[in-house]
Amino acid sequence: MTSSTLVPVFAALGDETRWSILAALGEGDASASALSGRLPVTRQAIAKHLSVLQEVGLVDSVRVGRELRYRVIGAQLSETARRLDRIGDEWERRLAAIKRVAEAL
Amino acid sequence: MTSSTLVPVFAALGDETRWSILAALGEGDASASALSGRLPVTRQAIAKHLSVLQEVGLVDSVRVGRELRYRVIGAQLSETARRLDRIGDEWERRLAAIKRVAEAL
DNA sequence: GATTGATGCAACTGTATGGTTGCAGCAATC
DNA sequence: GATTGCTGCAACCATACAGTTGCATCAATC
Repeated sequence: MTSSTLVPVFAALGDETRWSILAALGEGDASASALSGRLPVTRQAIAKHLSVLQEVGLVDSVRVGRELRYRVIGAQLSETARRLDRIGDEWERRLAAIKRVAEAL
Repeated sequence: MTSSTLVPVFAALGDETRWSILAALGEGDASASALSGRLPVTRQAIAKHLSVLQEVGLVDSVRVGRELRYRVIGAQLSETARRLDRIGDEWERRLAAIKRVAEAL
């Protein structure tokens, strides 16, 4: 799980509307229709966003009667943060090494 | 510093080509022209990517003679990771609280 | 000063995508 | 069984954007 490639996750997180959806879901699980009452976009637009969020594992859905209720998966955010942090460290290390070599000349 | 809003940073990180540019820069600082020799895209395309990377503070540039040399700022990645991690924690906490409330019913 | 190799700017193309409207389908309730 | 309200699908529009080509510019070198 959470084995999704990193880049699509970032792409999903690179949209303001998607963040407001995530924020709204942070208040509690909700369906696309419910969300459309709180956000200034159509239910269908929200549904599309939810599907991309779900594809990258940032969101989860459960059928409750005739409605599809979505919920944020906070763990995926944490996982992404961890991976990004490792990459940042890696870069710092490499750049420090390069700097040392450069200064040794 | 590194006070850039989060979303544009994610948008910048949500592109494969940009990651390959970052990866190439990880091998050492380089100019757009130099990078175009190693990547399957035009110098101009790379220049555009570098400008968006620079706008969100992921990359830095120094003029060296007649060339503009770019360098990765690993710290910005780490900072982004930290902020994302905090958000993830926040969500986990809130969701846990909601779950407790729901189970108490 | 001419040449060379780098950047900068502008216009253009194709495609992805955020957003919309409209309608069909389907489950729950009355 | 009719109504109500939510989901799902499809077509469509506008804009953003990754990428290209072409040309101007400008600094370093010969």
